[in-house]
Amino acid sequence: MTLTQLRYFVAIADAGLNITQAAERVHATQPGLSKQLTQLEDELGFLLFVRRGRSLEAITPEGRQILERARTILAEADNIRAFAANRRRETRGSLTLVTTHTQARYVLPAALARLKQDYPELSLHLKPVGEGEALGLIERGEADLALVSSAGDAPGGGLAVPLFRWSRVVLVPAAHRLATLARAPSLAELAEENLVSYESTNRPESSLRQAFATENLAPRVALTARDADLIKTYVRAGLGVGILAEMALLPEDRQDLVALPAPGAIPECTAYAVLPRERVLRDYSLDLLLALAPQLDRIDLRRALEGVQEPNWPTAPRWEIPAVPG
Amino acid sequence: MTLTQLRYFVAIADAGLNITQAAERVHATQPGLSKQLTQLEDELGFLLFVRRGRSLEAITPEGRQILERARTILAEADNIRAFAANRRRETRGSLTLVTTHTQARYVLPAALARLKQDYPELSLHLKPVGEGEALGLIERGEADLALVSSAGDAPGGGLAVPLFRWSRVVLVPAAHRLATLARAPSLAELAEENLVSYESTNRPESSLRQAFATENLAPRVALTARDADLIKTYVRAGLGVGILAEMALLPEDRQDLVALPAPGAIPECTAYAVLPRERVLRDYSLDLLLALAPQLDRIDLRRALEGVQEPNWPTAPRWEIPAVPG
DNA sequence: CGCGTTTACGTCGTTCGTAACGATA
DNA sequence: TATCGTTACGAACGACGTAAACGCG
Repeated sequence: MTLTQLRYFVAIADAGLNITQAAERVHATQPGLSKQLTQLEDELGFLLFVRRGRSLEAITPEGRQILERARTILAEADNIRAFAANRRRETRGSLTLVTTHTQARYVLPAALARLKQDYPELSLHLKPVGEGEALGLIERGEADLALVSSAGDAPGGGLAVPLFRWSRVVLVPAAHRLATLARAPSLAELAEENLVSYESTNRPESSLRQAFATENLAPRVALTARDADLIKTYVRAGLGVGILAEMALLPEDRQDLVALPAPGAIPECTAYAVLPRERVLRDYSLDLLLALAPQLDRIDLRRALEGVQEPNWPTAPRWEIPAVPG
Repeated sequence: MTLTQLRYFVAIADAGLNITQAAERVHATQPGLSKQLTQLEDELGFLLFVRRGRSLEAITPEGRQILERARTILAEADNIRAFAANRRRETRGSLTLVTTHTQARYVLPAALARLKQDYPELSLHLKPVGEGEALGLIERGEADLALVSSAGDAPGGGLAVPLFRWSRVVLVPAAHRLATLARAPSLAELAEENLVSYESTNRPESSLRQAFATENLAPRVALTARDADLIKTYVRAGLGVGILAEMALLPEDRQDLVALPAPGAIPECTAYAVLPRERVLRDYSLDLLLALAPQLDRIDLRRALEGVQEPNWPTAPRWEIPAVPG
């Protein structure tokens, strides 16, 4: 049993039992994986996969047991490597972020640009996902960091670090009748309009939907999208009134669009970074957090990650437009 | 980084930073370990041990971090191997027991003899320890199974499985004035005597000592030993009245010694097996438990070990002299 | 016939043990 | 001088990649 064998085994399982595809992912040849898999099976004394003919059909029950343990072994090995890489100030590395489109498009660029200055060889991977999926990816260890927002409790699935608070804005074309309102519209007024907002509005637990519900109003959601740019586009096209995160509002948008504050009944959201527990993060991951939320302290972050000290996070400030680096 | 490198690293740390000794333990040559250690250090980018001249002086702080993670990796690898060995009904293996002398000398032989019949190639290791040390060895993963007794709560440090209940007996030479008592002596009567008992009696939390204390009596302990045979020998020599576990009483002892029940105020003890958590035990470990405590169920044991089901152990029966196998 | 796995084979790298050397108390 | 770690070297093993064969849809 070697670490390579376990790595290949897990890769095959993760590639949907396709050895060829798994071989590509681990940068090795297909016969190599095939051989190592057979050797591992020989050593253990039972099959890890059910074969039909020559192709892998399923994981055996025993294989599933081994798979779990192999994952923890490989995760610990990665932890050792990450620890060592931090220790020797290694600047190369990979950072996988899962986040919503708005964060990726409007919040992260400034922070990531700054990060790239300190770590020019860093390879960044953005995984855009819906609100619900991000935490699962963290728990399964497929991502280093999730950026999610919540109007209520801190998200679970990892160590949730509050970064900043943000509000929604109401966005209408300059010619729209609400454009001259010069104040936050009421929920009742919004209920009269066709709304264009995020996909997450469709979920019953959405804080937007709940705000309407408490006043016995039902919002008329004309269009939803994950993508704040799409929302703005459709607002421009006159499909309805946009409700989106304030971060998504660019200065140039104000040329033809008018932004109003959202009704007070729609609660503020907090953006959280969710870090995988029991895992050594590379220094640049923490640097990214510090870039996003200057109120955080690196030492506190490390301590909280190691579980030695129950985190007591500083209150997250309101979002503000980041200073252009350089 | 390979499993071998991690294994060598841990071996060196466990051998007190003596590479030669570590090499013997892992059945390899000293230069081999030396080389692998250097390679691991090269790959990680920092030293795992502090050198003074050519000899290892201490573990570096980084080394300590890696050591912990290496241990979990190796433990999981062992778990995989144990799982596989069980799966293919492997009869070879090793079983390390930590227990008191009385258990090892009077309780275990029958059970181990039965076990050896089913697993002739099993290599058994008995580690005799004082009451307090056993649990630490389990927690550190240096033993597969601990056998300890307690008059009160179940011991911690692992999964405690109640095996059987036992009482102490009072042992006097046939010529002793208590020999004709034909009933349990009172604590007051015992307080008049010189006592010969287990070393654990010296500990203030000893149930024997506490029984005396509740009647405001102080026992006169003339001699303590871990070894029940020693206690019997000194009782024969007239040093005093023996108080020991009923299991330690052999039929032939009654030829020249008289055993009386212990005072009712001295509580019954329960013998527990303490199993390491988060660890796959070989089947023969469970078989040993079943041999010691027939009321147990193998399936329940496995479930409890996997943590899927909160154990609800059957009440432990009283100790009885085991039937001679064969 | 394409896709994917296994088998065969040659090469290269690595590990391991023996032996010699160096340092230390 | 005995003990312990490092360096040197040669042999053997193992891993890996290329190429070809095999099954299956």
